[in-house]
Amino acid sequence: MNDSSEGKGRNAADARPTLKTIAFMTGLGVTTVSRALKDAPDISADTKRRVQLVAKQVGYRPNRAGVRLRTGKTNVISLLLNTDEQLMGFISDIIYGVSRALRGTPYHIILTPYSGRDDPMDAVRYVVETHSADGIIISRTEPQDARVQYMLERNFPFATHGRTDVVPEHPWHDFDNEVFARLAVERLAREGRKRLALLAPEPKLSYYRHMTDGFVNGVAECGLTEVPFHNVWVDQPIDKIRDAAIALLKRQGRPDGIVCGSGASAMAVVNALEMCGMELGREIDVVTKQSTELVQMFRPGLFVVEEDFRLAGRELANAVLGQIEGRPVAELQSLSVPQSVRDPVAMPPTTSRPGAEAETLRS
Amino acid sequence: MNDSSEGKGRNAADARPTLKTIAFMTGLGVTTVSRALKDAPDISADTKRRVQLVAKQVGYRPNRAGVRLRTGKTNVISLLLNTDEQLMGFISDIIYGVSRALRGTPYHIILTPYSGRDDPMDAVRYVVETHSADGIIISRTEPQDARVQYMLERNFPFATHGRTDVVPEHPWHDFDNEVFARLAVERLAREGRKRLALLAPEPKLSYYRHMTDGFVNGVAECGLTEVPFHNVWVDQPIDKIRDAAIALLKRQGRPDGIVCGSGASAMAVVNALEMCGMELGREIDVVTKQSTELVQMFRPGLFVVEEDFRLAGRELANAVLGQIEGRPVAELQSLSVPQSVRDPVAMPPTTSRPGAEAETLRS
DNA sequence: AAGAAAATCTGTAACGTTACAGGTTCGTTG
DNA sequence: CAACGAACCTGTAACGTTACAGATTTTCTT
Repeated sequence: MNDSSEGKGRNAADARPTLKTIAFMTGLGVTTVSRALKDAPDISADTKRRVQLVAKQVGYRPNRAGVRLRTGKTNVISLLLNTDEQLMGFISDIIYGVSRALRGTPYHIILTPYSGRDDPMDAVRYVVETHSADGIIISRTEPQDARVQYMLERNFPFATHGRTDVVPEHPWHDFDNEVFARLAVERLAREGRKRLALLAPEPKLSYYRHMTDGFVNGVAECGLTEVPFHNVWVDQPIDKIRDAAIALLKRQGRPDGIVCGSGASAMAVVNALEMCGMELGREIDVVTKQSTELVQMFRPGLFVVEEDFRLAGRELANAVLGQIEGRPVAELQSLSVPQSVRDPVAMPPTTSRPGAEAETLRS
Repeated sequence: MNDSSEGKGRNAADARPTLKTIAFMTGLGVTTVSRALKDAPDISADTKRRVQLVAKQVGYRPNRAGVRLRTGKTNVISLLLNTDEQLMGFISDIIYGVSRALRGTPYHIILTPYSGRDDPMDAVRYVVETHSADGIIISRTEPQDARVQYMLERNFPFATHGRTDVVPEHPWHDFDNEVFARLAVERLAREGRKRLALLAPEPKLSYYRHMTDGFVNGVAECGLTEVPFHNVWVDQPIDKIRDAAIALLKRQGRPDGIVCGSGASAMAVVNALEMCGMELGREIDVVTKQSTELVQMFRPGLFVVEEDFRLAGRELANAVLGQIEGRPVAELQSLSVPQSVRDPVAMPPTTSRPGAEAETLRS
């Protein structure tokens, strides 16, 4: 045992206990205590039990700075957020999901926000270079995403919300926007609509392709016509979308069905069509994604497909953790496939309507 | 100078530079470099310039774990979030505001989420005990908030979103819900409404008092009648609010004006009144807060008062930082007072309508 | 010119943790 | 009974930083 220890004015009572405190209390060496707490094989079962008991009693918690300095492990997952989109509730749902998945693990969530004006690479570079997290979650994924390439090259654990074409494979979670668009088109066809427009995501993003593919194929297979609506995207400012929608609806050969890639944009579109004197469900139908009840509450006549961002958060968190643990990539990719389009609510809507959930597949 | 240094396989090229790296490059001691970088008075101007130049050149960034271990400073602000409310976009706005205020400082934002089922004290205790942040931002403040008391006792820097009655004073930011409710009532009175109901926050929260005071006083001064609507709160599930509103509207002596304490709840209320066959602006008027354009887009007939959560985030962040720096508490309290009720938008609404902003006062 | 006082710089130790390279004890083997 | 090995424990050093208590040199005082 080392000489005196625990004599330096600071008492066991006041500051938080460290390994040294426990070592002193048990009469063991600091190293032994450290190893006992992590269940190392060269410590006797008896000692382990003793140490763990004392540790629990005094409420020992490893000092994160100590661990981090020594091992480089931060026990932090960084969520990279573009803070100036039209994100509505959906960020908080992802956060909820991530934090749920991280509960019970030693991981913390740290936000690394970047504004749309900055290069998104800067945020990634910052986290990787300063190693301020053990893993990163990014969204707004592009087919050839520079951030993905950067992290792959450096072997830095991450998961993307959305797929990429980058090789080698990496962990991701995605909502199947191709199926969404196809379901939407089929539904509009069944409602007798002929001329459809799609309000798609920003073209550089990965899911632009998915959604437009689903839409275009659906339109072709159902023998319908596409009305071009290409000058505006779902994550643009709400009034810009509305103005573009008004222009669309005033043009010759306006659509009688619109598929909207996000709930907020659907509200803008509906707003626009009402300003043009059209009635939802009469001259025109709109299908959209919804992540909160509010969308359907907005106009009961909307057709909606559920997208669960809390699930996305959970899947993304588990994907990063999985990669940190070194699990094979194939297990860390999941796709959430929407099953159906919810019926518009009748004027007195049922409080909960079952059976319109999405199903999550693992590749 | 110490013997060899920088010889241990790891080269200046590969890993990130530390003080030792710069010490080696400049031929100075590690201590000198450390002091030079923080502009200490006992280092010559010449040396400081030299060291700072080299540090910038090699892209030196202090190792957070090292600093934290040595000084106890984490350079982290923790945002405590109740993750299972009906929070809508407003969380992301606060986050945006906080991260904006923290940009350019060495501070990171870390989220410490807790579910409504947990004791909110646990999250606070965790952060304070493990010292996982230098400051905390909390919301859902109560008049005698146990968390506030706890942090005050321990001298832990924090700011609250909402005021308390706790002494001594502490940093806070708040939206003036009393003025909001009064403005709302006055506006409804001017519209000729007589029987008003208030959809208030949860009674245990601080701003319940503010809002109900403003409402009750306004109703009295304008010579109107209050219709009780006390069994439901703004942050309850959306369908619960709707059901309660339906019950309210089916009762004898139903209100002809409703003041809603949040945008999401106003949507539920409007939904309810439409399900009861009432028309907004005809049999009844609704005033609500809005933090995004979406609320007014929901039904153009809504009267809205703007609440700026991004501003709140900025003010809160600055308040915590101020307390960490030891600035006097009086400077760290701010109240955002709404100026007016926005007019309902005409059917083709103007894209931007000026003059309905809030004004921030410092006490 | 001796001594005092600035002006600069530096080594040591410590924050809490863990990897590593030993120690010690005790039972077993030849 | 010496040698060996298993079982269990421990001290040292290091991660990067900064407080502290000197060192060294230069400049000023008298």
